[in-house]
Amino acid sequence: MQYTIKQFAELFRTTEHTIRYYTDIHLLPCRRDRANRRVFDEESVSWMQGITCLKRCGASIQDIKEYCRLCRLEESEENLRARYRIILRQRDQARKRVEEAQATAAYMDQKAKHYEDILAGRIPDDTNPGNWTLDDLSFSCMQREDNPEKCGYNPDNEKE
Amino acid sequence: MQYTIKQFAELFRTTEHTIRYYTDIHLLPCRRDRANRRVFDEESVSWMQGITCLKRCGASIQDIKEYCRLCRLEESEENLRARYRIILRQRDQARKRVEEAQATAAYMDQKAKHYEDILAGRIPDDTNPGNWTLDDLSFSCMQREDNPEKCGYNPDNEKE
DNA sequence: ATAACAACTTCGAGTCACTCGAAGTCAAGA
DNA sequence: TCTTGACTTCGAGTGACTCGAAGTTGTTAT
Repeated sequence: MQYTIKQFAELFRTTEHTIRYYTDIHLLPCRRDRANRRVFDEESVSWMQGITCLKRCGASIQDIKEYCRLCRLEESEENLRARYRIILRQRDQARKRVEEAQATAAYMDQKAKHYEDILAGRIPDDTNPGNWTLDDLSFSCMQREDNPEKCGYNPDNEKE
Repeated sequence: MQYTIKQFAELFRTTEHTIRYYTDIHLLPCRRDRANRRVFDEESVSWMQGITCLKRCGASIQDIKEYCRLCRLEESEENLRARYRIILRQRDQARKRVEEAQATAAYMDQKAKHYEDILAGRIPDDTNPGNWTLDDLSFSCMQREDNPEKCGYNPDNEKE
């Protein structure tokens, strides 16, 4: 299976611009045809999957380039250990992201429930951790104590 | 409990620069003391938690500002429904992030196992989905077909 | 009284990873 | 022949910070 740049970009729900950028910075290797057009195949797909995965772990492009560089070198034990270390580090990042995302989703669930309660006319449960003060702040409470004119937040003052 | 900007920044593991930025763009409200210094309290903490949570959902600063704007307006039913819609949308984003992070972590686990197998001298399992071609590519395979000189990836050519 | 400190201000530049558009070239297919 | 689609280079823009510097002001410690 061969892909044009357009097809390949679509496959990864990104733009031709981005794919060109990746090939230009030698993140994603690609062959060219006689007309100098980029040609992508199943191998490119694997590379792109790897890149995407590392990105989702939170790796920077520099990190990924470093990993790719090691992959291109001879497969010494030291090299393999270095790659393994990178993978472990990124895996830990990924795990942290799972936890963070779960906590965030839970928080948002509570928050949604809070609104459902209000909209249904039920008294919202104040022990509900989704009950951010955010909702209940009119900002007026931000204007007490020292120098009320100058200090408080005044929505009418807003620029832009 | 009152916080100086320094303490507040530390509490959220960020910098004074960022906190000033947030207050300047009216994302995070704050009072000032007689000496015009920013003063943060438990309410600020709640706001910041809300902001952080929405950020983790993937909301842009504009999205968050819009939500904050609605929170400052009168609490009509339409307003509450608008806020609720925002929360639902962000909750769905958060859920997507959980799934994505889980898939990524699983992938990285496989990947780590792959390296453990190689390093332990076991033959790596090729059906292992963590077995990206990434590892096994020497890039030489990128040089066949049409115009091998010009087209293939050549590590020695690398700039920088 | 003076020095040190911590916060403030404004300014402007830098970063990362794209993202976009434009202008012009080139080769293949209908 | 002409349209299409890919190519190139260029340069600017975006979002959300991030950093440093220079200069000011107000509060504390000695």
